[in-house]
Amino acid sequence: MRYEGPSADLDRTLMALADPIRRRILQRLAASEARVTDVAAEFSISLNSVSKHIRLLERARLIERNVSGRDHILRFRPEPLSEAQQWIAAQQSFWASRLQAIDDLLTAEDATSEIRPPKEKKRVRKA
Amino acid sequence: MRYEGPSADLDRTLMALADPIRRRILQRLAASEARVTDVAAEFSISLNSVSKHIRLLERARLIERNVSGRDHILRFRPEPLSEAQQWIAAQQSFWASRLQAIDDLLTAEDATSEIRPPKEKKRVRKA
DNA sequence: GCATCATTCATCCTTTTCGGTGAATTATGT
DNA sequence: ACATAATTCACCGAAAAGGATGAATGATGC
Repeated sequence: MRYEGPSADLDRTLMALADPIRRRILQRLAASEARVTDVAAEFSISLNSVSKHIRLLERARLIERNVSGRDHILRFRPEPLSEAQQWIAAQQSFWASRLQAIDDLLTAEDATSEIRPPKEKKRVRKA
Repeated sequence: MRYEGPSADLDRTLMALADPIRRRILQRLAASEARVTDVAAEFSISLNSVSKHIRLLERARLIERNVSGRDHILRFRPEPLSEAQQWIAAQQSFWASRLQAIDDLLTAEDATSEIRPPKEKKRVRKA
């Protein structure tokens, strides 16, 4: 029983991106649309295997399928990438803001200690 | 035998981010550093399980370990996130540039077809 | 010495992923 | 009718991931 977080979407997106072959398929489809058979041929894996990858990418809505006759035309959908990118950016900026907070704290300390700043007094070990 | 792409780093990063628990651990560590025991307690999973997650995150260099006495202080390292972000951005911009190219093409066509544009002549089916 | 933090190793379990095969099925193009 | 595109189903197998447990080890704090 795997814990399902609040955003199953992000889960599916990152799961789909985690596999190198799926990333290559995505890159291929970003260049131009293609049929399932084309993808299978270009990556020399069985049609059955491709179907599974396609299914995962489709579930993550990173691929759109357009049935045209007997061909299934696969198109790249970049939309879900935004959420992944935003999550990553959020962690980075969160971390950056923490650094800023620490910096502010130190600056404030420096400002307070205008009357003789006791440098090298951080991390005192048994003073 | 899994295919190892040209960037095993990106692989490890996205693999690490693919799991929701690891993402929560990362978020937690982005807020402030913590010990292994702390993480285990806060997410109520066994110390053994946490170790494995930490190992994966460490292998992806998303976490830095700093042994201080008997405590292992875990710190968030945002650096590897850049590569992941860049890959995603590349796909998005690649796709956007394709759209732009198509747009340019259509505009060029329109400009050329100033002398009577034969609309609906694409995808001719047995004329 | 003893408790604590953390790792590692050895198991075990279940589930998932990734790959394949083979056969059946549906729909379509020719 | 026949070939093609693609799916699905039923398998198989190997590997990895996630979780747990228990025991041992090492380093450290008290």
